[in-house]
Amino acid sequence: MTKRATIADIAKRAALSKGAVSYALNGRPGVSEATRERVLKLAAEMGWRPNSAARALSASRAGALGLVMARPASTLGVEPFFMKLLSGIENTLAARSTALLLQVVPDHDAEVEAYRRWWAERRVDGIFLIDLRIEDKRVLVLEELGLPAVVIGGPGHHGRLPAVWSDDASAMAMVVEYLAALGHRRVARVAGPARMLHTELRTQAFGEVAERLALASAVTVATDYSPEQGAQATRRLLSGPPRPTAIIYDNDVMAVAGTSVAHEMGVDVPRDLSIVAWDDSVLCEIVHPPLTVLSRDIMAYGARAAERLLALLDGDSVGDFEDAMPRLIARGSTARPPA
Amino acid sequence: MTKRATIADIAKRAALSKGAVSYALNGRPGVSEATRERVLKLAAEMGWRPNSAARALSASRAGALGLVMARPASTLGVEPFFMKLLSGIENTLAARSTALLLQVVPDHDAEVEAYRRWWAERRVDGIFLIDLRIEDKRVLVLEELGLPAVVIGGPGHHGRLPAVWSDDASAMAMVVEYLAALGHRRVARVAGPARMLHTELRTQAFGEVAERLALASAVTVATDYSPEQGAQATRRLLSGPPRPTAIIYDNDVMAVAGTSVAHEMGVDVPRDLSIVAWDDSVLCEIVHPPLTVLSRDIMAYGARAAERLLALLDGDSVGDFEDAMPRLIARGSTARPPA
DNA sequence: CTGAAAGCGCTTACAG
DNA sequence: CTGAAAGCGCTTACAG
Repeated sequence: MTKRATIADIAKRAALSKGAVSYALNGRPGVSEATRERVLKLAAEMGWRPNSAARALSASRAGALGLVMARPASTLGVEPFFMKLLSGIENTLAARSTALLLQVVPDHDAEVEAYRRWWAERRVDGIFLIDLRIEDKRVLVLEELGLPAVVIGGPGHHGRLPAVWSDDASAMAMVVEYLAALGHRRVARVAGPARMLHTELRTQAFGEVAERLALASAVTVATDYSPEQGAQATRRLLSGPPRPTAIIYDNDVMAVAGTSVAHEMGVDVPRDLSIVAWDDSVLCEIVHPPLTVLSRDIMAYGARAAERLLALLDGDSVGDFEDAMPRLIARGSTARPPA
Repeated sequence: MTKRATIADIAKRAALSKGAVSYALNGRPGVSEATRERVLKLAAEMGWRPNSAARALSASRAGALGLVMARPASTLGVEPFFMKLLSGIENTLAARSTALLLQVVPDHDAEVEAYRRWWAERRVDGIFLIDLRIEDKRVLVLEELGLPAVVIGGPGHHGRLPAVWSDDASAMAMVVEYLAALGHRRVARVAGPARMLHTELRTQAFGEVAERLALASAVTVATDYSPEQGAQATRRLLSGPPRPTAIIYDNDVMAVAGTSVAHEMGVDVPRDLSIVAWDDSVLCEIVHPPLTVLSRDIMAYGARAAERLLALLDGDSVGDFEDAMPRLIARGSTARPPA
């Protein structure tokens, strides 16, 4: 077990006070340039790194941010979305020597409890809030605790907390317009849980654009995002009437499940049915046929959120940030509807 | 912003010294039962929770464990395995008020660096080591640092670190014997990266059982676990000769990709080709046909690892632990080979 | 059974 | 520009 160097060790070797060493190490005024360089060199030699607890205690900052995932075990891990988001967040934090605390809980009550605990224990300096709902009590709790947070989702419904969001309404319009241009008149949608804000925004946009384009039918079926429910919804829709000629899925795994159901029911994709998946993933590329998708750079999305939360902690005033529009990538699962 | 209560606040309200309050709060001798109860009640009333930094600093323990995922961004998040494992670990830790630090890095060098940093900063008390390799320098680094760790993987090649493992060799034998019993003589395998220990163990077992059963052919193709490479390997295998009548995939997403390739090539599953996936996930249930799988309780696997790392930190002597054998769940993707 | 004190390793005003 | 000291909120021997 190697020994860890402390600031006192450096001070002794440098024949300085601990305070001077601290100033040198933190790039603050109070020491000469020559002294600073000597101290930095020594610290590097001795492999010194600040004791995170000591620094946290004296500076009143944890050097860590928290993210809680409230999802039932059944859907957890099936969507590539989260790991990509985590990965994007994490990369940005690591570059700034900030740790990420992760907690997995069954529901919002447990999530709120986790926030209260982290706050009381001073475990984290800030929070990434995901899966925003329309009436989201978590927002109120974070505001009440005064725990800095960045919401990943929106726009709207996130109180005074800054958000990083992506324009789901416009993206939805883009997809439906594309399908209508191909000639589709009966379009269905297999959505996520109705209580999620972005589900609601997409549903609203879906209805609006369907009306604007005077589609013959535009049904939305809510699910829990799981492939099972995605499959079930697809079976129901394909059993019509009105049987849709195109279905938009709110995530990749349900689209894959839907493709499989079409196959099982002898419905050819894309000849008899067009399929569009929201959020691309390798899964969408490897199924047969490869799926037409709405693609976003999710790692970059996470990175943006991380940057903004760090800025918030630095005292910068941080407003909402709109991420780039998703791109529509047409692959093999969309075509003109049967005549 | 609510105010956080400290031990000094409690001491004042209880007219006691801070030391006495600490003893009472931590269930240590040195205070009367009556005093202890009074203190506990007060602490609960005031919403007191120990400041994690202060406790970490004085007790020399971080109250946190770390897990680093070293995977290229391309495969990250596609396998449900990790989120399930994380979820199992996390649940166990949360119950013991221990935090989980997560870091995502591109390779083992960066992973080792993360360990050194965490160690130097006293960020974590222990590590979960995943994706064990045959010559794994990470094991040596952790031993050298004296950082307690539990290896998730094995058996063997984990030095003096205790491991939680699952018997891949026996599971492989079980699968091949099942396929042979159905009548298959040409069995192939789409494996993970060769440098991973469990890949090697499975490959070895695959070869041995193939020889024992005198199979006509038993080819293994290495991949990076990604659906793309799974698809590519399947195309190659089905282009034969010898064209296999059954393929075993080392993970679920490659099996799904393989099923899709079979479809694309006009190879009927299971009539012309049987498919078995290692590790079940909802994905395997929803493709058409649903896949025969080797199923494990991955959340429980993670929970076991967490329990053992906590025990290790408590000073218990912790040995290796063999998890339950995977179960073979026969669904629609396996059948007798064509005559 | 209880109190006063030192210490964990930093940061940060405050004198010199 | 530098040093001595207090303080962050706990834990833990050590006296009484």
